[in-house]
Amino acid sequence: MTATDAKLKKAERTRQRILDAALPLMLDGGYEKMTMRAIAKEAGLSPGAAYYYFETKEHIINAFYERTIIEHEQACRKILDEERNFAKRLRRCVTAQIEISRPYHEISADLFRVAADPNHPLSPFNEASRTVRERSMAIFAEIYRGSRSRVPKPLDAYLPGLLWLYHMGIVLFWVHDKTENQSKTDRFIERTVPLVINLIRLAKVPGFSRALKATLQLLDDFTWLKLATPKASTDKK
Amino acid sequence: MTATDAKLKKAERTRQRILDAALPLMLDGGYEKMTMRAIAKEAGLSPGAAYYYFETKEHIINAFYERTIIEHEQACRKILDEERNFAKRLRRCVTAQIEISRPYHEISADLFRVAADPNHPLSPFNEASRTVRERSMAIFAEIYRGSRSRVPKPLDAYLPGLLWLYHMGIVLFWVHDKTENQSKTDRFIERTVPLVINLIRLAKVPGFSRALKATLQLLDDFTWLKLATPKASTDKK
DNA sequence: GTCTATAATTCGATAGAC
DNA sequence: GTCTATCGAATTATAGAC
Repeated sequence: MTATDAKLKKAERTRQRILDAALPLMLDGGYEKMTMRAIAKEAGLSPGAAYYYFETKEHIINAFYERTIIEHEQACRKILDEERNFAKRLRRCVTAQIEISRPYHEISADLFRVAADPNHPLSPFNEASRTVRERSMAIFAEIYRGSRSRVPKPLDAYLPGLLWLYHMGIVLFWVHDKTENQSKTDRFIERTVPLVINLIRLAKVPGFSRALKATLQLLDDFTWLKLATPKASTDKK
Repeated sequence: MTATDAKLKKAERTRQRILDAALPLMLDGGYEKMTMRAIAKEAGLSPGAAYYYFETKEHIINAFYERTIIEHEQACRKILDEERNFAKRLRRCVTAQIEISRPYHEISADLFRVAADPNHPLSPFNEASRTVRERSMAIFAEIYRGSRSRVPKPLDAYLPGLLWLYHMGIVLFWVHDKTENQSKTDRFIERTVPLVINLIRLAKVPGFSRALKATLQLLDDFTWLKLATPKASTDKK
């Protein structure tokens, strides 16, 4: 291990320490209570040092978000390994995200606020966050590809993006869900998954192929909806 | 005119002066540059006094938003007076909102950010902003009611909310539209209005009535989507 | 060069005098 | 209603330690 490696390791540990210090503060009193001063104090360093690791307070929020993406990815890998039915894969993966996020529901509005600003470098619809977004979108591509279902050719290419969008809709609903333990969201998923399945079935009816193409054409305006075609595997594991 | 009235008038003038001072600052350098200090200086009063008129900086943003709602209302009144065709009414009213907002496109992200926080008192989906929201939603009720078109009974009650939601979708698209003069949004409207019309037609097909009802049932979870039934006219003009 | 701490700046918001 | 302090918190600048 080189000296640089050792330092990276230490830096990464410090980074995690900051995040670990920040989360309880956030859960306690929300975004306002989670001050950089308090975080730094809790993590045992100075505010200035904390800024060395996170450009702004919002970058800390973003790190929380990335953590849940990774957790979701792992949860989905398990699900997709043992389930082949498309509807069930979809329902369980969407539910998994909600389960993972449940402890953070109270603070989700703050996470969401950052996401909503289209000019914000940390917005999930932004070019800058492409990597994270595609990682999440890839899960939804896999939900379909690994299932037994097949959709008409023109829809095929758009499906991952559309499923991801559906998933974002669920999250949006969940963020707004003020019911005890967000029980409405669970019901919402139960009801909308069959709806999605039916819509896909509808796409197979030959009479709708014209309308389908017109609709899909609209989606071309959303660049962030397209999953970059995976290059030949030059990436390392 | 009583003394109180005179004071109200003066207070209102001061309020407007603050807003008029704030907007150029905002257009110039965005939300950050528009500091309460700068606004106050420009409007010729102290920061403390400015806070007398606007609880927070975000309340100033909200006032901008309300201004455009009122402008949109007036624009739509004209349109709805001279046009009876449903599709055209819809397209022109939706377009009107975009036209009115065009000068503010650069700062729209900041307006939107406030809207996105579900716990924020100023969010358009919040109970607190019901009045403003319903005012806007009432326009969409009128687009339908004053037209020659009629939809199946179950859909009828939900249509205003759904049209308003469609309108919010357009705005969302527009906020994200980085093209010159937001030309993509114009195209988006041209393409989606027929889509909406077709969806409504689809709702009339007897075979879909079951699916329609299941879909509409979902909407009951969105309390903000319902337009309060207008009370007997106790409100004054 | 890679971190960390301290000091200075800026800005939103508030308290209390007039 | 309006002003004059001030506070507290996010950043930023800078200088120094490893």
